[in-house]
Amino acid sequence: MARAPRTTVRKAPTQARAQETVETILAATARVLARDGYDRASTNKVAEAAGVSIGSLYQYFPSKEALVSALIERHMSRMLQVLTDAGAALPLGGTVRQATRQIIAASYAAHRVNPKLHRVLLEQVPRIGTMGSIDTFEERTLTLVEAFLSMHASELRRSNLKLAAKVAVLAVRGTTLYCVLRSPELLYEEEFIDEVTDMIVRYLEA
Amino acid sequence: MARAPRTTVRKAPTQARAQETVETILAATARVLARDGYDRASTNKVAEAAGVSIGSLYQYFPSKEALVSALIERHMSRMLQVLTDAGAALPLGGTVRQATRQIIAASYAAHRVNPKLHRVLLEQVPRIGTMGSIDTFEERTLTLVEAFLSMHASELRRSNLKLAAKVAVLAVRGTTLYCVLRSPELLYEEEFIDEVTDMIVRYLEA
DNA sequence: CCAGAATGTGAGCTACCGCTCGCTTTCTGT
DNA sequence: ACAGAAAGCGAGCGGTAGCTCACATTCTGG
Repeated sequence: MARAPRTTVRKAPTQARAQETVETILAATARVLARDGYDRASTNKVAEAAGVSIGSLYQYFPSKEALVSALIERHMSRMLQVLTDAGAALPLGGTVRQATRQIIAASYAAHRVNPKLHRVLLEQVPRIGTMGSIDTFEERTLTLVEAFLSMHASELRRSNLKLAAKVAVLAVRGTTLYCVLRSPELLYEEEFIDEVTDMIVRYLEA
Repeated sequence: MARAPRTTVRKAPTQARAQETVETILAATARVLARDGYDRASTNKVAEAAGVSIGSLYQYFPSKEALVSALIERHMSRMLQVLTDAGAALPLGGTVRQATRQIIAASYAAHRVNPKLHRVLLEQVPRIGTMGSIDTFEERTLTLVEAFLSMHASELRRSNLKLAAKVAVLAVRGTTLYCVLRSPELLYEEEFIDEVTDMIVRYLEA
């Protein structure tokens, strides 16, 4: 009588139709999350907002957490892509100031990927199991900066470059966080980025 | 037949016994929040963890939100107190560096009020109606810094002091946030505070 | 064209949620 | 000592949450 514990393997969508459904569901998730907050957002509401049956939702996402998790994952991977691209485009020859500004600008660019969603995720979504993607973003940034600093070690006044990298990254992060939460238009202000760059350069440069 | 809409005025606890009950409930709220996260934390669980009946809980807190809200409010007002005290103790005669260091140290001190709880609130609690207390903390900090900067305007190289104050505050905030979320012991490291101070002073000073 | 796989549906189950209320126990002032 | 106020109790109500499953519909390859 004991029933086998129902493997419940969610299918990866193969047909275009299914891909669209998944997209629609994720978009609706973002909307409902923004409207109702995490704990008032129910999977039924999401399905309804997506114009999709609740069964379809559970065909692709095994739980509410998985659903939100997928949204986060997708968003963070897009941000990471922007950061990585900009990092790869770093010219090797410029001054420390130029390069610093470019790295900071890259971080700002990454935060320009759907800042509204980013804000909702920060404000409404309690830390969930798989928030690893956020850590990945932070670690990647730190790695990038550390590499950059050790390349220009001779031009810098800091001895403990790891510490300097961390402090610099955290300081910039403080500003991007504020932008996302309170003042998204600041993400586009070149002057603001200049100001932040100036602070970091003065901190680092000999 | 229509019943008057039940005023449901929660009594303020007057007896010592009741005060203790309220304390116990708030402490239990923090524990359950840490253990289960916001949406899995139920008022029933909180009551059970507090060793108090669910009825008693609702005698003092009219809703789950109010409960969590009270916890936040209390925590933030304690942090604010620490900040304010330290701000009031600012010596008028010192160097910019000394004063800056003191303000930053004050912010760190404020974050040393129960950083574990602070982390839980940041990570687990989605933004709730009355999160005003957090804004109050930020605004107070900014006001303090702005006042400080305009007092020492002649010794600084910035022309736009409001902007400088904001950037400086956000940068420091980035570091405290990291400490609270990932590395609480850093809140006690004088060297780390020195490093951050150095960054800010170099940014501000002529 | 059609068989079977992929996709989509939604009524409805269980479980637990936030919360109330009639009651008992403890405290306080006189 | 005792009356009334304050504090504490917990079974249980109405509701909704997350999620399943038996079924209908659409797509795809041969």
